[in-house]
Amino acid sequence: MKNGDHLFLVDGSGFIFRAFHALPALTRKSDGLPVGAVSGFCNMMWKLLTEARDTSVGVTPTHLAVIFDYSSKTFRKDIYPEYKANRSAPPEELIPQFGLIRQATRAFNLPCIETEGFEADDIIATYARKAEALGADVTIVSSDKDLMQLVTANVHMYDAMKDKQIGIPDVIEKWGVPPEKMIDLQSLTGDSTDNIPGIPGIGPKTAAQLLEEYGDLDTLMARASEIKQNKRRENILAGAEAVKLSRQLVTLRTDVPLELELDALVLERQDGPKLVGFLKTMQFNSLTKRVADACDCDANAIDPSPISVEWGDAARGPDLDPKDTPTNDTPAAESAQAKASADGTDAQGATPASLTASRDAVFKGQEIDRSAYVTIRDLEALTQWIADAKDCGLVAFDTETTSLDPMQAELVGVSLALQDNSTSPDSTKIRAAYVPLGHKAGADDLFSDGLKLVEGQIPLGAALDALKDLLEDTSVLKIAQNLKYDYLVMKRHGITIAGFDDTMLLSYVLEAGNGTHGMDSLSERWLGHTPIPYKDVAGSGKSLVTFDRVEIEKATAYAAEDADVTLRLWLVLKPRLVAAGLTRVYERLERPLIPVLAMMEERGITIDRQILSRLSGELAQKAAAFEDEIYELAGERFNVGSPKQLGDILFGKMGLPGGSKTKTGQWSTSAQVLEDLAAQGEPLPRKIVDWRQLTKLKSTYTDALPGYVHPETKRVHTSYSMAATTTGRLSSSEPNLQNIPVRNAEGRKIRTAFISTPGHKLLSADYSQIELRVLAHVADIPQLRQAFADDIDIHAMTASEMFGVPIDGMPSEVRRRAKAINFGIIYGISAFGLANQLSIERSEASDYIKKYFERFPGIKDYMESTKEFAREHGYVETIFGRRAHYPEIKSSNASVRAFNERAAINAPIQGAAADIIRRAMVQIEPALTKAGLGEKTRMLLQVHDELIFEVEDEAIEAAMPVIITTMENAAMPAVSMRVPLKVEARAAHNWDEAH
DNA sequence: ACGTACACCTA
DNA sequence: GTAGGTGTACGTC
Repeated sequence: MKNGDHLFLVDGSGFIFRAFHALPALTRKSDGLPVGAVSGFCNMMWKLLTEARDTSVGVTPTHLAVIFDYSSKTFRKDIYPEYKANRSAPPEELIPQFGLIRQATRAFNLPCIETEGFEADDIIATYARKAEALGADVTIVSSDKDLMQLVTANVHMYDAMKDKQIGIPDVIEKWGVPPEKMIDLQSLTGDSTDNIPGIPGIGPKTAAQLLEEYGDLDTLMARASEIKQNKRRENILAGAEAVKLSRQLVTLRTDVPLELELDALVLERQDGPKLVGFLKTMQFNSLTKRVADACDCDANAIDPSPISVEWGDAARGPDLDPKDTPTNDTPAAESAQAKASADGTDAQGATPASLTASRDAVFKGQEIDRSAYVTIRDLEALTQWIADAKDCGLVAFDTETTSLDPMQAELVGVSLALQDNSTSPDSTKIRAAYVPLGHKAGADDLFSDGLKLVEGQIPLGAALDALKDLLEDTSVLKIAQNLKYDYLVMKRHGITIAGFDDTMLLSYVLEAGNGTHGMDSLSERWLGHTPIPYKDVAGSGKSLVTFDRVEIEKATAYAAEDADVTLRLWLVLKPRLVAAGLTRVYERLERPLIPVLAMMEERGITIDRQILSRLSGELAQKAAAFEDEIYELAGERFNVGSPKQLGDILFGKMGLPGGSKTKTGQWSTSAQVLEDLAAQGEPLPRKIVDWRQLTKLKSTYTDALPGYVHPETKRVHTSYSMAATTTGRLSSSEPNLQNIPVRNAEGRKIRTAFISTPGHKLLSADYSQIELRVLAHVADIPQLRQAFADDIDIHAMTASEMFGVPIDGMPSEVRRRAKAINFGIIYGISAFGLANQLSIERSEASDYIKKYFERFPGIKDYMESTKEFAREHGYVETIFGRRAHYPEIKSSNASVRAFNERAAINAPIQGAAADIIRRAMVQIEPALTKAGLGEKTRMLLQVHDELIFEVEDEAIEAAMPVIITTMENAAMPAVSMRVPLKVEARAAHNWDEAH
């Protein structure tokens, strides 16, 4: 190799992964062998070689090699065992393609290079530097940032898929540092995808800025103590070792032993027949033809060449479990789907797994063209879209409003998205539109005539009439993201949506525990697309405007995109649901709960503001009195609410012995620590604990709750999140009505402020010991089953079994310990946790646990098998089939692993209890209606194992048994419990007395 | 204006 | 030891 030669180094491994995710998932027609990445590779190489050989333009390779990773065992793993440890196994469809791409490389008559112990990047680096030293030019065909450190005046990179060259200025533009400082930058930032540590809080932007300021990494690390920002300085000083390690990991080796010398990489002539034979085998028909034409050979005369491929059962998807086939309890959605898929391109007879794969292939990374979005400004156009939606049988739907709170939100517009079957049968095309209805403009001040509706919008009433026809039609499937919101908004505008799916809930059922389920994150995850951020449209902070002030053109791009993305997500997620056998969970436990929760939120609950304001006054007085005493005892005034200042007083000035430390190294001032100090006779800590309790009640409850009273309904409307927890529980916010105090008298006063309307009572019905009953069922523990069957005190029974104490006349301390152990079991017990809870030595706690497992060996078995299941599958399941994912269950960090194990043990128990109450909630309204109580009994709140109703006085006696029976039998018929469920109910004028 | 730490309320 | 949400202080931008 000499001056003027040009070496092309193709990053084969990088290309495989990129092509696999970016390109449609093609399968070989004859047998379904996945070949998408192979096809992408062949097309790219053919284009590269054809164009590269055209000496009239661009660069011409004289030498070319395709480089691959050999295996995961590299020198980096030796320095750092966690290197790439977080990588999951490659997708099944990709596995056979690794070998095929190497065979393709040989068919192209190109050297195929891999070296044991080194990554492709190191081999590329070695060749590049050697060639450069000999005066040759180098082009690295890759867009991987890890290779950018190699870029020089003579070494370029080339992104084949974007057809873009990357040189020194491009690296600077992208990363803020020149190529020779990429190592420094990557050492600071680390790389989460390769599990390379870095400095916490330092991303590419900060790293570039630091390197700009200090020149290079060594100088930066030497002078790190000069950094002004406290956190940043400490992080960098503390992370010096991690930086050293990261530098070793990201620095590419240029001394890899090379099997083939540079001269052996000379670009040979194309062997036409050899290549055509391979392409025929792969059944790449159009490329075969092009290559045959270019090489002047007759494709028909060439036989397909034999290939070797490792492709077995693993490549095929799981079979559909017949018990999980979609049920017919929502005929709307199912028939609409049948219609939709008949109209779509998805081949008849596609299996759930194949449909999953093909949908992924089409929509992952597909360009979304916002310029094609339409603004619908007249009734005729809207009517046409509605007619088209009815033809399709499914439509994605989204509302734009003035508020995030569906009880306050006014409708500003709606958007629709359809699979476009009109222009071509290619239904992967999607069209989307925005219907502005309430956009306003003008000055909103005293001197002008105020805000006016913008011209060119359909009158709200007429649009709602037209939409009602679509949204209430059960034969058209409406698809929305977080539908409960839109359901409530439309309900308040007189429309009850029927026949629907919710992409957020699809994601939740499929992936609870794996990240969040908001649209933006789903779009990133499943479509590789970043939707327009809301703040780009409506501003943020002081410049934030309500959506009705957004220009219609801007609103169209944002809103239509939401419907577009929602439809794409549905197309990708819905087949996965069937393939994973989770249809039943979705259809029984999630989808039907949407209208139920929407009704509960809409109803709200009355609070007595007088009671709260009186409580606030009392709490303020008591807290002030405590403050005086606290300042007296401390000898100075300080902010009692500041743990930092408090710590300085207690452990600095007063010299009290510190207990535990927080994770930031501060002395902890937790209630536990303060109680311990109080027990030693210190007067101040107790006062702090009491002060905290009072101010907590005041700020979080008595002061805050009145702010949530709705101006029109005069009631408090919480918001339930259906997709916030890993286990299947709901969560409540704004305000959280699932954490209203109950455990002590002072706090319980707040519950007296939750009252029924005149002529009604609040009825509270709660499951007794539901999680222990679920445990007894799941782990099948004879003594527990017996105790629940006999309805005896379960904690006393446990104590009796463990300590041999008779239940009659049992000391309360003995029962208390057994109770703590029972809870501990549900929480995935540890000696550390139990010791903490009971304030005993860890060794003693350890003895208790040992004894417990001896008495109840089935519990130990359950725990072990649950952990094993979680390790094998990455998730655990409830008896109703709900999954909770624990992606970190195999973490190399022992405490992370143990935490995940405890959570995995707890999830099937907590989750099954959540499933049961969800079933009860779905069944309860029909049961009440059937009993003629539908109008008289309204479900208002859910608190995990408790349902609160507002019941007309004269209906209470009739409603109580209906509610109790429905709740106690909620698991049936899906699961026949081995243990009875028990529900206790009470009615009173306020929540405190009803509970 | 926003994010994190801490503390504390619930099942 | 499980699962959540919220208020205050405090740091950084």
